[in-house]
Amino acid sequence: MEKLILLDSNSLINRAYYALPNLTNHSGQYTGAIFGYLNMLIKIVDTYKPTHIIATFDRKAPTFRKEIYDGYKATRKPMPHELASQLAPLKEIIAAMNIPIVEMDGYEADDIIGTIAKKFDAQTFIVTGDKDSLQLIDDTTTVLLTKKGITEIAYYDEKALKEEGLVPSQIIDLKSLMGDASDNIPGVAGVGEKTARDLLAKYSTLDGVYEHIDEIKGKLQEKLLTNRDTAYLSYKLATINTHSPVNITLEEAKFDYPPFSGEVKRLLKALELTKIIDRLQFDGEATAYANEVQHELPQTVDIDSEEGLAEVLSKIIMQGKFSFSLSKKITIATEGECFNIVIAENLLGEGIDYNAFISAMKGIFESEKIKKTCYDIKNVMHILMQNDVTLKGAENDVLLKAYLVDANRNYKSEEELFNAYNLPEGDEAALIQLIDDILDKELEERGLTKLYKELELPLVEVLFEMEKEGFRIDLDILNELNKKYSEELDGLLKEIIDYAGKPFNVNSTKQLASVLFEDLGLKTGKKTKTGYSTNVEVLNSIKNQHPIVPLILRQRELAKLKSTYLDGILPLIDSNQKIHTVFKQTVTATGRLSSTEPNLQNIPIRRSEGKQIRKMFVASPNNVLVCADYSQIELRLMAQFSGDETMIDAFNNDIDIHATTASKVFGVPLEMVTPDMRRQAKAVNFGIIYGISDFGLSEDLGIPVYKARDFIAGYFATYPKVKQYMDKCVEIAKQQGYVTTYMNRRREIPELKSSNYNLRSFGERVAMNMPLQGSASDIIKLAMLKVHKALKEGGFKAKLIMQVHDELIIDCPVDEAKQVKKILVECMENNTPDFKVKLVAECSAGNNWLEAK
DNA sequence: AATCTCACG
DNA sequence: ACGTACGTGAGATTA
Repeated sequence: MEKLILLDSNSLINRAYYALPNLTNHSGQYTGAIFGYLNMLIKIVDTYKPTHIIATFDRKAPTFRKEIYDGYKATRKPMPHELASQLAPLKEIIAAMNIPIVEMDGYEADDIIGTIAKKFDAQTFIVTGDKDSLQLIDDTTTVLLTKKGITEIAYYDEKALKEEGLVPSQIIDLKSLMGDASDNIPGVAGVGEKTARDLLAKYSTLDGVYEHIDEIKGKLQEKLLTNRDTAYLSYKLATINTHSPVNITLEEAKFDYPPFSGEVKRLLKALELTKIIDRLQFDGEATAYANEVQHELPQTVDIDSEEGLAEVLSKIIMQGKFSFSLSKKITIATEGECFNIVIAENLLGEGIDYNAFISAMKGIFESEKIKKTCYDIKNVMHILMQNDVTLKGAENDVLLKAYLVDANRNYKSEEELFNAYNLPEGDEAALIQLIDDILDKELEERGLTKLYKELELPLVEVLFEMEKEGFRIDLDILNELNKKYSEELDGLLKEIIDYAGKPFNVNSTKQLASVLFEDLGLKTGKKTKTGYSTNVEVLNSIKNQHPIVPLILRQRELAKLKSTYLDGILPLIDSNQKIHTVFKQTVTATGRLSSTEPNLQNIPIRRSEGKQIRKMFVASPNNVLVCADYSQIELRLMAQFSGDETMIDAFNNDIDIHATTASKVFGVPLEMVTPDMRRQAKAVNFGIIYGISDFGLSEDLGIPVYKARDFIAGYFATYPKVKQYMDKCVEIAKQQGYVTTYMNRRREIPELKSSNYNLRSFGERVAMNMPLQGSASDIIKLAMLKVHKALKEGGFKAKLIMQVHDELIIDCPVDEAKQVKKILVECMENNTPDFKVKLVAECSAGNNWLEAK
């Protein structure tokens, strides 16, 4: 039989609200009650495994009861704003979970619940904090009553109620006698719960009480007689109407188990209810599999002897493929089997010696012919490298595949990936095998197989070698800079504290704000959610007001450089004076790489002091750094994709695009374009790539919004096809839910479906930006494959060591530099044969990263 | 763990 | 009437 959960949402969210502290997210939205409600819902679903769920809400003051008794609920306090503001977002989430919401004008949730409970021939559980509902209990209806706020849930069926000496209908009689302050049901004045229960124990019903009124003595009889009318009125008020006009069918209430659609996750994310997200599993795409396919996993067999291991090896060799995991324990899965390799803790312990395992496996790991499936191949390559093993034949990376399927996800561990795909319990290698099959289908469905096989997978080895090679650091320069900055910072700090009149921590924005804006009374600027901002923009605006401000600006600059780029990098330098960044291939939503430990993609360049830092990034001994970066690649892509001839011509004739834009937008000849006009045009060009808004541009240029709007209009008039292209991007994204890049990389944009204007606008900007940023990263990745191959096949010693989005760096022997430069430029410029617009890479060389740019 | 700030493309 | 530019990672402070 169907199991139906009926949620008395108003009652539950009320309980949750008063049980939990007033949680808010960073934008000030209250979320505590939503959090409590959802937690309770999850708990109920876990415990009762319903097949159907319906949520009911009160819409407004109940008219039917008002007619019969004006005081009904009149004294109930209005819902506090902090709670009321949580109703709409909660309903959104419930709707996104595909749980139908029933609310009707003039009917209380109670009546709706009563009607539904009696209507369907299902096993029904009413979840509420309201004891009234106990009257609805029958052989198919149970009440789950929340206690202590919402932390405990009491189970009431006929039997449980009987233990308290009542049958369901007596709940009404009880209330008509004792009343209910919260619902403003009067009852009989002077009769409380104790007396009411005693009366019902003797006479069963309200009618029974009055039939035997002469048996009742003294004061009580008097009270009952004088309040007879109110008692019967109360009886009417307390009776739940089980015949309201509810239209819902059971079919509509069918509950889809998690993983839920991305929409639910997005809503929760927007509310910052990450704990709830953790408790649910999301992946719209995985749902189909989770619901349709019953996964069968092999039992895992422990392998604790070298003989046993030898058998596993021969299976691997016979089958020519296997999947494995080194994450928690070492597991290996072959066709239909899974093995747990038991590693001995010490030489005398049970199991296989780790080194013996490695040497037994080395040949297999290094065989190109034996195909491997694992999670995060590049990381596994680093681990095996420490054991002198070079992983080959690794063709299936479930992390990488999952990233291509949904770049909005950010899996941090094997476990997270398994959870997202709702897999059964099992050992890692077997799960990896299973998920790889699922992912292959998903890639195929989306036309992503080529992107995986021809770009992302081969890139893994290139990135591995770049990381392994590393970037040389000149320790003398680092130490020299560190000393210089330390000394200057010491002096600055003394002066700053002198001006402030008291010692304080300059790095603390809170303390700094209090010194600047309270003690010194300087003009405040922008606010953050915790107080007044002290960022560069604000400080610059007040730097002439007090001599302390320029000192703080200088202190900020140096402290940043020292902590992040000197102190931060120093401990990461190895014995060869090299640092080895880790490229993340599965993080960004657009397809770009990111760089960590250290991040070498944000080494200073824009300002003169920061530039000095670049001098410590040097070529290896006897080498130079060969650098090349794409010139305006994203704008060139915009010209290509939009087909705007004016812009394509400008690029193909090597014309300064920002100056050209300025000339056209301002309507002056090219030679009349002033540096300031060019600067503004440049800002517009950038803005366009980001999915422009008049406000954003006005902020960036420091001009009024209406002027920014004029600029944008002028821009689109100059390049009409650009406007068409941008509109088309948004339209396509809205229609299909995602956008794609040159290599068919895909980004889903669920924000476009949001009812929230800001989120929707964000989605639109993403739809405009992703094809450009994402295609640019496709193209430089193609170039990286080509460069890597060309250097290897050409027998060069030069090594690709760095990528910074539109820039590649090669650590190159001096005598190879001339050839390598040519190869690098050639590989970067010529991998889009179908383009009308030409791509240009500018190349130079030098002993350090500053010189080479 | 969240927030602010700031470094890059 | 709303509040925004796109994509990242890291250090320091604070709660």
